[in-house]
Amino acid sequence: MPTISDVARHAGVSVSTVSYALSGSRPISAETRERVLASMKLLGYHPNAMARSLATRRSRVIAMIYPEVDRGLGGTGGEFVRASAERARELGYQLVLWPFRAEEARQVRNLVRQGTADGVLVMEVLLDDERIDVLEEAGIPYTMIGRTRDVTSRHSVDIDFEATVEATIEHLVGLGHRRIAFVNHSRESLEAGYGPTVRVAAAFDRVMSERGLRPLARTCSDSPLDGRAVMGDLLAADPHLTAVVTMNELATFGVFAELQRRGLAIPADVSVMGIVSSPGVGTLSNPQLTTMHSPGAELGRLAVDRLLTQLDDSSRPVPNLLIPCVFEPGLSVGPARTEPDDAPQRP
Amino acid sequence: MPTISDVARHAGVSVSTVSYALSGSRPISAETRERVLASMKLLGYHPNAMARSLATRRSRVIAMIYPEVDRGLGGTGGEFVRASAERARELGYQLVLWPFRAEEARQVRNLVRQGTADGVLVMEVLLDDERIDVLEEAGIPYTMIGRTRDVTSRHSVDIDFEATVEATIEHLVGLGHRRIAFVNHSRESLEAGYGPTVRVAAAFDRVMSERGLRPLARTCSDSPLDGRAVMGDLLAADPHLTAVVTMNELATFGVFAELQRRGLAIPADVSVMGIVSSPGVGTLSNPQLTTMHSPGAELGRLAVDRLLTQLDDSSRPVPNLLIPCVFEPGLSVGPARTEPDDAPQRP
DNA sequence: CTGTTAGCGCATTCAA
DNA sequence: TTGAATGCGCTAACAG
Repeated sequence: MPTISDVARHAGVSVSTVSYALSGSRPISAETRERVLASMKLLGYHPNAMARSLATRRSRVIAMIYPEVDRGLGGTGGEFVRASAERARELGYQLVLWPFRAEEARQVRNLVRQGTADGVLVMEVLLDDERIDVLEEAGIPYTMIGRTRDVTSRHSVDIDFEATVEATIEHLVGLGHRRIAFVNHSRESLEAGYGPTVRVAAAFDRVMSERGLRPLARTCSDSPLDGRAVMGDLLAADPHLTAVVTMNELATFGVFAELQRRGLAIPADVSVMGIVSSPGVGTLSNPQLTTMHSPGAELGRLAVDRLLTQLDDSSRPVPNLLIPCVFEPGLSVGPARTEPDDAPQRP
Repeated sequence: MPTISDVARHAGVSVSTVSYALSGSRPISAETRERVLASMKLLGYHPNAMARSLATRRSRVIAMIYPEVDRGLGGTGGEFVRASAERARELGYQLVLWPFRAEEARQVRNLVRQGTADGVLVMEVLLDDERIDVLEEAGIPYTMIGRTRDVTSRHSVDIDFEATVEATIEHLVGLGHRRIAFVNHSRESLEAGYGPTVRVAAAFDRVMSERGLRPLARTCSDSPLDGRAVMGDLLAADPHLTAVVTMNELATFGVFAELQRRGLAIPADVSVMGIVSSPGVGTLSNPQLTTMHSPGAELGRLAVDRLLTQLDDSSRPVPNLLIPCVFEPGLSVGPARTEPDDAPQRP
């Protein structure tokens, strides 16, 4: 591996000239620049990243803390990592993976102190998340995907769950649905304070109540089996429901199975709409699932952009971002069936 | 951020003493070691990774080249990345992501020359893959997940496709199946020389032929829609087939749908077995798919172990590894149905 | 426009 | 058992 001094010697200039020829941060005559560049090419020179980082005190590395790339069947996690890595590379940064869960905040602090990363991306943030406290304390720039409970003065990009739920309910209500049930993620994730679980649960309650509708909701573990059970439970709670919203891809398969087992046609009898789902998952169901899919790749890119903006100018405040899910048409949602029972309940 | 000299000053020793107290590569009196360690704790000292790397000429970083974390719905890619990152961390290494496709071999070379990584992991290797040539040339330790065409003198861990196909066919033949069809990945991936596609196609032909059975195989794009079409095509080619092996998760959904549409019961009329599938994907089908699932996590760990073994001692040769898929029982495979047509064909 | 040089924070050789 | 000094490869003053 040739070093900068090899190049300097070969080109007959000083090391600083070589350095400046590379960075352009000081004028160089066209003639010497050519000579330097030629020598670099000839010797196959590439600046050593470590030495540069040490001198600059900038590693051009961003770390991504991710507890679960392979949660469920989702491409979402992977999609997110992928998009971030790609965007980072476009901007001359590398992405390193730090597989830490919320309990491992101390390890995060240790790594941060090693100075390997200029900034940190955090996936799967909990409402109360020590990792974020650690990053705040350490004074290292970060951007979370997701949000802690208190999001003011915290740096984040996230799915706009409120807008997503509103759009979903509005779509269904527009088709005449009034008895709408919701299948959430597991109770454990709710209790652990997993953002999507908590926020969508709250948004569903609010949006339904505001429209004078009954917010029938259930948590459900991420499995087709439990999806069936929960669907049965929901039908017991309201035999006349006409639509089910699911934020649980694996459970959705069970929801389909249970409806079909009972001879309820989708969407003629019951409409099913998946939200916050990974792109393409809709095509796996029969009939194809209508979804609001997560803007995973977009969030990944935006998170990197946001983080690097902070890095470039830590003084200027950067706004947080909320991106709604995107409607992806399918064949599992249709007009509500009308029957006598559908009339307003008597008091 | 305190530096090593801060610690030295605080402890009243020289920097080298601090350094040796940390590395243990030279005897230190218990007393001073205590003092040094105490100072480190007190100051919150953590050795700067960049400086250490520069001095050591070891970055303790391994790079992972991965073109598609989110191929299909598979957890396999993500699982692999995750397992590797975790294993790397256990061993004191960091994993960086290099999202390069096979065509971008030049970029790989540039990054390698920057010296950021001590070694490289390569996913989704093609039969002819320039990235591997680049790594060989650069003389940097690497391990591929997958194999190039010529695997002698190349470093790899991979799925044992031969063993997987043999186990699969043996299982089916044991249940009386003789007319077995195979649904592969897309023709494009076959032509691009994507390892699993090519190797399983060849293995299926060989294993079937050796048993005197007709190797009826089709490529199929990764979608339920094409899965349906191909299933129809296969039934046209052999109306009496009793088993279908699929290595295409999305297509498998279409295979199910098409069989069901034609009133063919699974597994009473036709057995379906998914191979090289991501763990858990079986539960999404109805009836639950019987699979041979990829040992993704295991491969991820082994790849890291193998790579680090090379790093520690580049002289000693490290053997390549082949890990077969693991049988995961489901409800989609049963005894072959017996009918008159099932007798040997007349000449 | 270009050269010289002092660090960046640590590992390690040479002395003691 | 410990300290002093050199260098890893590069950037960025400082000096011309």
